[in-house]
Amino acid sequence: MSQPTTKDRILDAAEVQFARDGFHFASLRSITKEADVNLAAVNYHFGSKESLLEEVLKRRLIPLNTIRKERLEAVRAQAEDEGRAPTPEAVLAAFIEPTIQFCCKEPGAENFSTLVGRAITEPDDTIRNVFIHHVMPIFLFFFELLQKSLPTLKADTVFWKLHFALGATTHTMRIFGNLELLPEGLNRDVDVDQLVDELMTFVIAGVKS
Amino acid sequence: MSQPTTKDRILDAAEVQFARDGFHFASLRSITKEADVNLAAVNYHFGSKESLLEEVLKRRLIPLNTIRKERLEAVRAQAEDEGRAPTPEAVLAAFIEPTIQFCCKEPGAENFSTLVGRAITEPDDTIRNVFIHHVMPIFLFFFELLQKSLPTLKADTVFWKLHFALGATTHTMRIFGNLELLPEGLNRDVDVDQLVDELMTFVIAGVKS
DNA sequence: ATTTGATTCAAACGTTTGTTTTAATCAGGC
DNA sequence: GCCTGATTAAAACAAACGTTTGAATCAAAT
Repeated sequence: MSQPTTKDRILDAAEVQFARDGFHFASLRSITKEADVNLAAVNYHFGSKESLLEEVLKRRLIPLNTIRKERLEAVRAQAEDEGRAPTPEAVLAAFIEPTIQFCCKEPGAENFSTLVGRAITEPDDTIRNVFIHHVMPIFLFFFELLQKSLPTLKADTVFWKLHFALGATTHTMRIFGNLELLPEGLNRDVDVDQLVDELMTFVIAGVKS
Repeated sequence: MSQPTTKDRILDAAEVQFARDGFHFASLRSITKEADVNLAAVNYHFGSKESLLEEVLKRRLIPLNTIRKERLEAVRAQAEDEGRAPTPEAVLAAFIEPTIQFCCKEPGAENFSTLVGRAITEPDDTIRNVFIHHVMPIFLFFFELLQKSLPTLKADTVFWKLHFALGATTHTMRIFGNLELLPEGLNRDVDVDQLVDELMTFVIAGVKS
C-alpha cells in the first residue's frame, strides 16, 4: 500500500499532538516534524492552524454523528411503528454506546476522546464553534427523543438529567484515556464493554430517578 | 476600607481572565492592565505566570477542601458512633453539595468552577500537578468512605461509579457557568439549590443501581 | 522534450509572549 | 534629614510562534 498523503500525515500527527499537548502547546513546527512534512505544508493545505484543528475534529465527528443519528432514528422509528413512546433505556443507549465505543475502539481514534472532552471547555471560539456546530443538531435530536421517553417530566428537568448523563459519559472517556490516575490496587485492564454496561446502568437509574 | 493589595488585585484579575480566556490566551499584559498594576509586578510577587495560576487555584481550593474534609469527616464520625457503615447518600452529599455551592455562591468564586472544570483536562503539567496535589487526598478520602458505604461492591465498581458521579457534577458546573448554551424555551433562572437536589437524586440512584 | 500546474522546500517576516533589568519611588526607623 | 529595604515603573530582551515568500521540484499532459 502507498504512503499516506501529506494531508493525512498532517491530520494524524496533529490529532495526536492536539490531544496530548493541547491546541496552543502543539506547535506547527512539532506537528510537521512528526508528520515528516515541511512547515509550510499546513498553511498550504489547510490555510491556518485553526482550520487544521477544524479538519481534525470533523474527520472523526462526522462519522460518529452519522452512527449516533442512525441509532437515534432507529429508536424513534421503532417506537413509532409500535405506537408508543421510546424508552429512556433505548434513547440513552443509542447516544452513549456509539460515543464511547467509537472513541475506544476505532483505530486511531483513541486521542479523539481527549480532544472532545477538552473542546467542550475550550475558551477559544473557533474550537467551540466547530464543536457546537457539529454536535448541537445531534444533541437536540437526543434531547427531543429523551423528552418523549419521559413525558411526565418538565423540559428543564429532562435537560439537566441529560447533562448529568453526558457529564458522566464524557468524564468517563477522559479517565479512560488517562488510566495512570487510577489509585493503587485497581484493575488497569478495563474492559470497554463492561464499562459501558456499568455506565449505562448508572445513567438509566439516574434518569429514571 | 483600604484598596486591596497589589497581590490581591493581580489574583482577582487573573482568576477572571484565566477562566474566561484560558491560561495561555490570558496574557500578563492583559491581566496587569485590568488589575491596574505594572507588568513586572507578577514576576516580582509570584515569580512566574505558572506560579500565579497555582496561587489562583490554591486560594479557592484550600478553603473548599477544608469544607469537604469537615463534612466527610462528620459523616464518618457519626456512622462510627452509631456503629454502622455510612450511607452513600450522606457520603455523596458531603462531597458534592459543598463543591457546587462553593462555586455558585461564594463571592468571586463564580469563575472558579470554569477554572476547575478545565484544569482536569489541562495538558499542561503544572496545572494538572497543582490540581492533583490538592485534590487527590480529598478524593481518596471520598473514595474510601464510599467504599465503606457500599460494602458489597468491588473497589473497581465503586471507583467507576464515583467517577460517573463526579463527571455529572463537574459537567453540571461547567454548563451552569455557560447558560447561553441552553436551548430555547428553557428556564434561564436556574435555582442552585434545586439543581443540587436534582443532581443528588440522580447520582444517588446511579450509585445504588 | 517542453510546458504547466500543483506541491515542497528553506528562509525570513512580523508579532507576541514571559521574563529580566535598571532606575525611580515609597514607607519606616534612626 | 537620611538611610534602608521593599515595591513600582519603563524599557528592553530573547525566544517562540503562525504565517508568508519565492524559488526549487515533481508529475502528468501535450
